[in-house]
Amino acid sequence: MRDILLYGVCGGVLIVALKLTEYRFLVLEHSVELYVALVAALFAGLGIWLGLTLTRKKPTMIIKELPAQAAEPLVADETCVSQLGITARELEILGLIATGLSNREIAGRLFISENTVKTHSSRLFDKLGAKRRTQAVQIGKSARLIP
Amino acid sequence: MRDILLYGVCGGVLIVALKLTEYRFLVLEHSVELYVALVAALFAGLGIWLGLTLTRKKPTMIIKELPAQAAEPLVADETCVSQLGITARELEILGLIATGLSNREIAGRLFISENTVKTHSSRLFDKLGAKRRTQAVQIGKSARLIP
DNA sequence: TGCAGAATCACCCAAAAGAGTGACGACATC
DNA sequence: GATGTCGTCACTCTTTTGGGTGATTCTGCA
Repeated sequence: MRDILLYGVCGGVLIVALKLTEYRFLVLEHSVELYVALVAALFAGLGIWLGLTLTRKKPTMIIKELPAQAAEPLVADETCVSQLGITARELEILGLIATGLSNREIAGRLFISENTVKTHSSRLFDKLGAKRRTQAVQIGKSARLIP
Repeated sequence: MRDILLYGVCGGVLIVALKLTEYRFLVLEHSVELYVALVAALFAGLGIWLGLTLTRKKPTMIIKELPAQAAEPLVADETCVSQLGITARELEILGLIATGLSNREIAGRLFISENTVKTHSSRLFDKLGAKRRTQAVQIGKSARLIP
């Protein structure tokens, strides 16, 4: 939600900037080449930033078949973890969620605040693309993040 | 879902900007502005493409479902089911809970009311001795009620 | 035929979970 | 020293979940 507003505001700002530079161009008679180059560089930078931002934590998922139970909870682990940018703390909390603990119980077990657990789980759900903790557990099991 | 809205907003902003410049071009006969807008859009696209391409070093995320599961989910099933008195409908709902669905989604899938799903899940949790649905899923998996 | 179990649904209420934002300190990195 | 990441915590707000009660309908079975 914040990102949408952010991008909308950025787009509006850029449009305004564009008109402003157009106005300046008409008034001050800058050279066309300089103006075009500025706009091109500006939008190129915008595009790069946009692309980087949009794809930073949302990698495209490709469903891939793996043969069978090789019983390796650490091999695909690090792959997926580095892929999605899941931290060790978030993975730890995912494991505790999978055992059926509530946020308060997790907080008591890890000696941290319940709000912290919520923050971790929120970011974890965002990275996993899950809306509920049960879904996060399901995705985590599918991705072999948790045994 | 958020990304879709994101791209929609960005695309809309770009289109609006483009049409604005086109309109001005048609009215005021300013071919420079159209040219600039085209260059801007072009470089924005180029920047997005660059950002996407340069960071696409690891695009595939592995999600797998174990296909070689020769185990039978019906042997220990009936034992525990008859033991705990879990009905078929409750077991069905347990399976849907384990996939990460919410009560509302389960209700929509089974064409029943959300209240009914809550009633079933409540009785199910009572029979399983679970306090949360994640715990119910964990217990159900341990008891081989669900694969 | 009546009865038990089941499935269904509604209502209220409290607790838990989740979204969003903002902030701070530690730590590594450039 | 600036920057970025991570872990931590707090706050408000909405949604979801779960408990509890009561009711209706539809079965299968005694």
